[in-house]
Amino acid sequence: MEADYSITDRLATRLKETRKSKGLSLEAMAKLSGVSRSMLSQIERGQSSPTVATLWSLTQALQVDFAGLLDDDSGAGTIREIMRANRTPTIDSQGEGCRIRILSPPGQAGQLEVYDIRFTSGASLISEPHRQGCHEDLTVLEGALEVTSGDESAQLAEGDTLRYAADCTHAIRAVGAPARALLIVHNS
Amino acid sequence: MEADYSITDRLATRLKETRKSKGLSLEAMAKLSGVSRSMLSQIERGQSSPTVATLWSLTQALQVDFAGLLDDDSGAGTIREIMRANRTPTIDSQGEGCRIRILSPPGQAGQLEVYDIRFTSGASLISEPHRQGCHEDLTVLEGALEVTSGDESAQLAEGDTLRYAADCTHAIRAVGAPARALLIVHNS
DNA sequence: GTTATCCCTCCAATATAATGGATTTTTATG
DNA sequence: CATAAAAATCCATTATATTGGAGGGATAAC
Repeated sequence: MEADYSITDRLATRLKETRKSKGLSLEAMAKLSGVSRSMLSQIERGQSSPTVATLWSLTQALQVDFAGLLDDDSGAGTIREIMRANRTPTIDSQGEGCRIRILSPPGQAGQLEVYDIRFTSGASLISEPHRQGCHEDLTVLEGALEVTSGDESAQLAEGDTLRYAADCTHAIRAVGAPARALLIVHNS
Repeated sequence: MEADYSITDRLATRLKETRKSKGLSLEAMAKLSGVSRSMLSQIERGQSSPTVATLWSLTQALQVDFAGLLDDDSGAGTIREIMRANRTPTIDSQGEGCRIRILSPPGQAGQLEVYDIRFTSGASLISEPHRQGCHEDLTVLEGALEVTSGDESAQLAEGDTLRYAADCTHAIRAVGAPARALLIVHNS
């Protein structure tokens, strides 16, 4: 049922590599993770496709995240993409004085989105709630901003960073002068 | 064998959310992913811990990566953290004329790290290979930079963005004038 | 060569993930 | 309220993940 270069095989290689790199034996790792030696052996030989529960145990024991064990790394090439300034997707104004440049690649939309936003003096950007669990990280590059998330708000000066929930209505406002900020949206 | 708020439960919630957000029924998703309705139902109810093989099918069908389905995002409050400019962790110079401000929260280290880097004229930042599968997104905020990853290199002007592998030796250099850049490191 | 230790693989037994079809629950329509 | 359609869950069967212990090299000490 599985194809040529299955996820199981990838995981097998990855796991073995990671374990070896930490100088662990199967037995040592078994104790550490609570997964039996036999199972570990099978997984490393590509003969078993572990459940998320056991996979979770492994990531905990090895101190890596899922991506580290599972994600595709076939892009072994080095430079992957260059996006020139004049080609960078731009949203020019959501009503008022905001210019938003989208720095993250389209393929990542929904996971992680990165924006470079410029506000004219007094401009504001109001957003509807995004998906449940979504949050944003905002860093002020120039000027000063006021951020409101739900019923809380905060004043930010140049260089400040704020993390806040974005699964509720939220707004960003340039208080007095023009401003520029870096916005990172997780799980939108 | 699993604790109260297990990975299985997290996945259950995540999966259901994601599926609903795409307006798919269990049947529709079953066809799309090749996983049976029954199984999907069990997973969404937290009664089953899917194997990586089936999990892989799900991520393919839903167009998300593993982190999207599995990683922890708990925390429902609104404003979570404010990091003032003068409190922002800073690495002052890795030998030569680089000032690095760490914008991402420590809890995310390894997953996603965000840096604001300032280079004096001619300065450079050379990095050893990070973890397998690691890559970086670099956006030039001011000035111009030259990036080398493995045996390739690229010239970047203000506003340009570059994505490149960071699981090999890589370097960033300010060519003529002082420069400033935003660096996002995935899976370091 | 023998003994001992460590590390991994093989094997039989058990637990559980995965499936297809039947059943119930929900949603929509008259 | 009655009915139909769709969607989600339950159930029995099959496939497979997981385990503990037995077996088979390696390597080192004597």
